[in-house]
Amino acid sequence: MAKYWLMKTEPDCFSFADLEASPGRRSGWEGVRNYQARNFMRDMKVGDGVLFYHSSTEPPHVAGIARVVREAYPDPTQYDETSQYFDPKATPAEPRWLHVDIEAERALPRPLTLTVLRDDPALSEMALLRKGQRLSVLPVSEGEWQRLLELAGVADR
DNA sequence: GCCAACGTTGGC
DNA sequence: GCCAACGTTGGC
Repeated sequence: MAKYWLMKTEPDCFSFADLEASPGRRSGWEGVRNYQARNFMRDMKVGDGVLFYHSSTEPPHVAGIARVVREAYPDPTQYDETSQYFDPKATPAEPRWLHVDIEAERALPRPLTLTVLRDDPALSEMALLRKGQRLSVLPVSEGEWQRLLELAGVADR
């Protein structure tokens, strides 16, 4: 019973195309520094579906679909003093931050813009659309996942 | 443990 | 660039 998630990124920083261009079309989802988002990642299982969302771009949109290919493990950037994600309070003995690996499945033929999602009554309960919801990792219900694929004109698997 | 100040996110 | 809606920090 796969679950579904939405993960946000600024495309200038790491885009869906960057994921597709990564070795094996895979990458670690580094840099999450929010406990709630971290806890969601801890709940992810291999095979879970991921909506890859581009934020802080015009227009904001879901760009593609990915899958979880490795479950949560410590994010190495927390120990790296040269990284923008460095956390002086984290140690390998007591890591604070986790990440998962995801693999690009497919780019959406047409990006699904935030406006389109907002305007769809079937998606009115989406965590992404809740006011003030700024988490970079959010759960997506099965119904929402199916509806999104339908809107994107993509069959599930 | 409270809460004010501050920083960040992210749509607009 | 603005600003609402958070989360985090740190003094007390």
